[in-house]
Amino acid sequence: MNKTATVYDVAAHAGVSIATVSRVFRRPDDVRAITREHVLASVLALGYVPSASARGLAARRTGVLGLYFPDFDVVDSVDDDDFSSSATVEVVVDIPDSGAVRRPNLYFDEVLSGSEQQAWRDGFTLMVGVGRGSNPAEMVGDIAGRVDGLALLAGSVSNDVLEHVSRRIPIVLIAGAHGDDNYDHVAVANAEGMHALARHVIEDLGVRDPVYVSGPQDTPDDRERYEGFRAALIEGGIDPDALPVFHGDFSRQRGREIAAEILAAGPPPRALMCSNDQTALGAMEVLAARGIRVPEDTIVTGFDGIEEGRMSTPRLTTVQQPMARLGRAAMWVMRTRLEDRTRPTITLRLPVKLLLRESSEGSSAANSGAGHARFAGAGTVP
Amino acid sequence: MNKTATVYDVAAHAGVSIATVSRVFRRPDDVRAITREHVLASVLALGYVPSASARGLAARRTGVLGLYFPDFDVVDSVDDDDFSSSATVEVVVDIPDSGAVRRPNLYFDEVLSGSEQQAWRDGFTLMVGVGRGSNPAEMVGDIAGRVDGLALLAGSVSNDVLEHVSRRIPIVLIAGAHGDDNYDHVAVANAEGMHALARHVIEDLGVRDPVYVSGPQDTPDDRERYEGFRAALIEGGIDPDALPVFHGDFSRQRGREIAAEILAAGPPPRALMCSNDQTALGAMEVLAARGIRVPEDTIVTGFDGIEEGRMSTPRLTTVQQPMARLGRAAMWVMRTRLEDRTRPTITLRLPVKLLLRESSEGSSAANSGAGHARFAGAGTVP
DNA sequence: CTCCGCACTGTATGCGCATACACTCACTCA
DNA sequence: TGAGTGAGTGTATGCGCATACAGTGCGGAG
Repeated sequence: MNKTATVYDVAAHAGVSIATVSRVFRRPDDVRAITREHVLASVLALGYVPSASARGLAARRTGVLGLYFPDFDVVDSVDDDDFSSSATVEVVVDIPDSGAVRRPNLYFDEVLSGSEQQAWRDGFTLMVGVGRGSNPAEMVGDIAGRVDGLALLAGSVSNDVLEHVSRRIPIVLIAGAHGDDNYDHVAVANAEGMHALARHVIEDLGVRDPVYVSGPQDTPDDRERYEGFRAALIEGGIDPDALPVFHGDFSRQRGREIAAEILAAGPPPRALMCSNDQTALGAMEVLAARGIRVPEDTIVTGFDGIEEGRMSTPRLTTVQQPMARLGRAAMWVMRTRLEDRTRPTITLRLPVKLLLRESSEGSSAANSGAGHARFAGAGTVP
Repeated sequence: MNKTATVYDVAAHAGVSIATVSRVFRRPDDVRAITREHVLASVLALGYVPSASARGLAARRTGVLGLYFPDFDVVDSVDDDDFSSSATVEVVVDIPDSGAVRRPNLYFDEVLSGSEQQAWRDGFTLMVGVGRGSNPAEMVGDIAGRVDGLALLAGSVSNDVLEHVSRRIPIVLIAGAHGDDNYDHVAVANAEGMHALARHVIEDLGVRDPVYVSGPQDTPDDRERYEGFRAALIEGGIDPDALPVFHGDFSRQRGREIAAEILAAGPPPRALMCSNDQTALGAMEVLAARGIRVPEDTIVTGFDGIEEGRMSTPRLTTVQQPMARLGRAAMWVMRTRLEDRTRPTITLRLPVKLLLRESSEGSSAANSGAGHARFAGAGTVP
């Protein structure tokens, strides 16, 4: 195991030229069967693995797609471990509300999963970067040098950086506001989804004064959802500016805090519409603790469609966004872009699902349908 | 935006040689401040991003670490999308038991998260591969050519493949049985954890005939856990072979099925010890549906420490394994190995936490401790 | 004033592979 | 029998960068 084998070693061992060795990997049909077998035998014998660096350099493409996300939940940051202690078992009597949610950012997990799947299907490998506190520009630049195309969450790096790397490779923005720029975009129908949900609460459930809990102010996702909410209010003849809005940050903890604030200020609202599921779940915890019934006293809704909302009591009415599909779409767009650099900007807007469950309906309604009943309702924001 | 800029372009633009451009990136202190600024200005002007392929080739290292997992839950496999339909909102009345768990494999998510974090901290980028149905050997070989080191789940590819790629780069096996091979290993204390849990059930709770539900037969994790279980029985003077064992597959659905089988065969057992949380949660669903109280009638335990077990009713007693830390450990080992290729094989065994919750204790016991009470118990398998 | 050393920069080369192009042989067909 | 053909293989070169080594110019010491 002295030195790693190269094409030259394999060629010498098999008694052929390096071109033939290369062809065995890249265009096997161009090589006679017997020759190919000889080469492959040498490959096995020498433990040869082609260097992607060399291949990438020669072929002018790496075969890698990149995915970059900023780190929302820095929660998880850990000091240096040395991993040298010997293993044992620690016994903990775990009381009910101990500990925080361990992986708040399953949004990223889902997108990543979809991305990985689609990338590989298209013949690419995936490289991931999650922006730590450190300089995101540095990390994005680093990744940009390694890949044929890069997808990143909108707003995760400055426009300068984006413009810079986009001169080298195509960029796809995930979940951003579409199109006053020249990048390709993939997003979900945030506005339409929240609009449909709000319309349901207002018209079908007859709530004229829903309370809204927003997410981080600077994210396009939050902005779009709120716009959908406002549009539904206006359509229902309600003045949006007359209703209270609480500013959250997509976290569960903030949901708890806001619910407590609301309850401290007066009677529970008829409906609490949260800009994401985590916040809604946090709010539901507090409501339950105060003896307020959901949905009889207060209707609660979320947005995202995370698994926990399906396990909660009551189960959370929400808008399910196709997160894995978002990742797949991003990679698909990238591939499409790589195949034709000149085509006009691509903007995908993936459909969402309004999931009506007990936190808004009462269990009787939810059980009335057999399986997935589809309603006609398809919301559009004017 | 005709052609991507190279060192030559930057050098010409800045009026220096390519060596100076290279140095600005690799060893900035060796370049005079004024010169450096000129170069950086040209970099900005030309949109230059260094090619990792060329750098990797010249430097003989890529700066990338790889992580490969097989795909347990092929559930998610999706046919080709074309993503060309226009967006709307679909409304679904979502009945309680509809749909499967969307992301069963959060084990991978956690490991990935930890890996990414540690890799970046050590100055590496992370490349991920998730084995689809297709040939894992091919994928592993592909990744092996792109990275300086590769961590993969034990048993995910054949020993032949492992041996082949290990001639090029160092390999770290995750969660495998330790060491009759020459690879570095990181794992959690599976046996010790299950041993401690079983001892608790047998000695502290006085159950002499716990029923065990295993996972997939061929995984080292499952094997080690079962060994820990058996060891505790033997220490307690119980004959392991006299007790029934049900064979699961780590899935929730299988947990449901097995619980149904058990109940169909006779009275509920005093304790049901499952080899992972998903299976335990599935079993609890069925027990609840049949009116069997947990833990009064039947104690249920899991293994993993997933978030859902903290949200269930009752909350699940389990052994929490540090999944993210496992990923960090894998990358740490890799870095250590890369720094010294000659050192003896590294084997890490990360400690686990026994979380005693209501599915085994009754709520009074769990509430008695304030915060995290640590017990002395630290199990070791003989 | 000369020589030396230091700080900085340029020149030349190789990293391992893909591929355009040239070449060698059967082999076919006129 | 000769030219033509195509399958298969070899030769030569460049991809973009890092870096060993060789300058270059300057100030200070002798």
